[in-house]
Amino acid sequence: MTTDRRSPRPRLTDVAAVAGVSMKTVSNVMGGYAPVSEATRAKVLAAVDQVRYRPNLSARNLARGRSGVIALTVPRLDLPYFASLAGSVVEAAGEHGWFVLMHQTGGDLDGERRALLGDHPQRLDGMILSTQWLEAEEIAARPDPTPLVVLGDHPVPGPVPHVGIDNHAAGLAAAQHLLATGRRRIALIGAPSPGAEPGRAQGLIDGVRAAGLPVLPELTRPITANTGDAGESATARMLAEVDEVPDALFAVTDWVAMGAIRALHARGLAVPRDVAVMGFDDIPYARSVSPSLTTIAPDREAVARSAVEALEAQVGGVLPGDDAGPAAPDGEHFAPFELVVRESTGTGI
Amino acid sequence: MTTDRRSPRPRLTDVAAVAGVSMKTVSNVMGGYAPVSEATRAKVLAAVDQVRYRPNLSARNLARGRSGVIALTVPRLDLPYFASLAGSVVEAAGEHGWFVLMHQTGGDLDGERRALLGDHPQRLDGMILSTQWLEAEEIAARPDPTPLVVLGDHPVPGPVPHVGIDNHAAGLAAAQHLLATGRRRIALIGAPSPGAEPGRAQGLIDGVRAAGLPVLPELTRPITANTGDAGESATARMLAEVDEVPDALFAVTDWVAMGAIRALHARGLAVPRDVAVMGFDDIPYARSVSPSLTTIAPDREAVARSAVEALEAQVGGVLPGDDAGPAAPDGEHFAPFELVVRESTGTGI
DNA sequence: CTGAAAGCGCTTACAG
DNA sequence: CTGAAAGCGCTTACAG
Repeated sequence: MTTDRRSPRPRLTDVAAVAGVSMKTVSNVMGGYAPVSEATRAKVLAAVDQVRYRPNLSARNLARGRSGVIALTVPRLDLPYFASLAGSVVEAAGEHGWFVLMHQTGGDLDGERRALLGDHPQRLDGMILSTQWLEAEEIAARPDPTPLVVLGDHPVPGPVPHVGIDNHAAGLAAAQHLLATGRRRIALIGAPSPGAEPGRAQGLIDGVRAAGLPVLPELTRPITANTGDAGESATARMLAEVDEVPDALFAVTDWVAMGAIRALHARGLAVPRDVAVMGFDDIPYARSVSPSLTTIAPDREAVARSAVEALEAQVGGVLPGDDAGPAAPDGEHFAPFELVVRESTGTGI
Repeated sequence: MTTDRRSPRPRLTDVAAVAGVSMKTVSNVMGGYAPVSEATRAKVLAAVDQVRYRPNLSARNLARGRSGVIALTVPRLDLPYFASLAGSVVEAAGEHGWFVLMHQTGGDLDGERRALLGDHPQRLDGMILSTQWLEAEEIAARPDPTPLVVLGDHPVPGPVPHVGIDNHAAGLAAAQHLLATGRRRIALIGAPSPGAEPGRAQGLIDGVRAAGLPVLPELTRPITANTGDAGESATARMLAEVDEVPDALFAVTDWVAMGAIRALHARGLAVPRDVAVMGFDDIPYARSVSPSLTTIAPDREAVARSAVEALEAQVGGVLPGDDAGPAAPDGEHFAPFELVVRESTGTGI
């Protein structure tokens, strides 16, 4: 029983012949939405099994007038947060019959702009764009009519749906955790940019203020990129310039927190004894570094699912049964998050 | 100047009409390999630009008899090594006209086996399978005729091409580095499995022995998974059982090294003062942890390029000009690597 | 439900 | 090079 590499793949007509039904019936069973009786359905599925039929997606997509491909754009695929998000998007998209074309922006405005203008070499059914720098106006004004969903930390008011977690609420939760463990001088690495919507950094600030405590400007540092290097140098600069060292530090990402810890260690400060440190994202390494990182864990699968659903809503019903047509994009979608407490904010050491 | 979302996309015939040539000529310019005069070529490209034409890949693939899709299987996409490898594969595949369908095995034998048997919901032009556990015999005996390339740390003798770095040579380089910095009692977390081909762990052992030094069995520990947790517990167990602490530790991955450092710290040992630590992979966090990690950096882009080329060689010429036909798979492909020295093996602290 | 057929937008022999 | 046409394997109105 050898398998000939060159043997032609079974087609829909082969299945129809074996099952003794019409092509249309097979097509309906395979994915169309016309009602098929249970008996016929079973007969067709048995025939599919027998000849080992798999639909040719190129033909299906050609006939349906869609490409079957969406693009997913992230800053970099070697950032675990975006990598695992990409994994979840690939899964969620697959359940809607989509392949995912991966793109990387490099993490700067220029790369995001290029992705938005999307000079893709092929036609896309939609795009999911993870952005840190693009403004809502620029997103709204794009010339390309391809259905779009935006992911990222800041809400994007306007016609384009946005999926994210409630960063302000997460920042509040971080503040409450640090305050609950007795910390009072809280530093913030990755300050909110002026004029930005309230995000995780603003949430932290509001949470500290709500407890009647000040947020000292000299403990609040912006960074240019969410990398370990940027976190390390911003923290080192802060430590060099401040009179009294903070007793807690909130970094806007885990990677930034890892850099901050390097700077604290270089100054001879122990974590968490002298300074409690919190990150954000719950990357897989958060539990492996020394000390392990307390962090906020966004529900990546929920983000991915919402994003694909928001895209599907714009594309409109693909199947005959979905006769609702393209729905209006509907703004803001929030996914859940969780506070994960580990050693870096512990009181034990 | 509004863009109608519903306006029909330009087709090949539209380009042909504008350029005043035949469909076939346009097709040849777009990707066929029949010779076209420079003047005609320029006329066609101008027309493509004018009507903003993009080929419909579903139609092209249907006509060419390929799906335009290859599958890439990795343990997990949130492991930065595999994530950045995936990014490189996506790029390299794109240059050959392929989309990449991402799969994750979860990192166990069962997941790899399922990927190998490949019950994919669609037809694939090829598969790139990153494996840690599958044996060469099982890979060679697969029933599925889809062209396959295997990635991973152990060579796979047999008909299926394998791409990787020379792990044994990398292990030798690691040993030489540790010995050159004066270390003599070298521990190994992630021992070679019995009967396995010589890999990075065996390379380290051979390098130490070549210097006339013993490799102590009690300093050589296997682990069940290349995670931080596994590295931490294996290292902790070793430290608890050994009479004299090692002065260096080689971990088979950076993540394992991060766990090992946690265990060393828990025992009050300083890195690198008391114990030098080396990892493997050069994940982005290797430079952000404290202390930053000395490691081996495989050339991921070279791995990705070789893998896609090895796949292309099996699929055979897609374009009319490539009339060589499917080439015989040709075994082992090695990509370069680099030793990156950072703080964790430094002598400065 | 069936059957026969048009159409999706390409590629590619074929005759000129 | 051109022109006219078949074919890739689906989906889907159309008449029954």
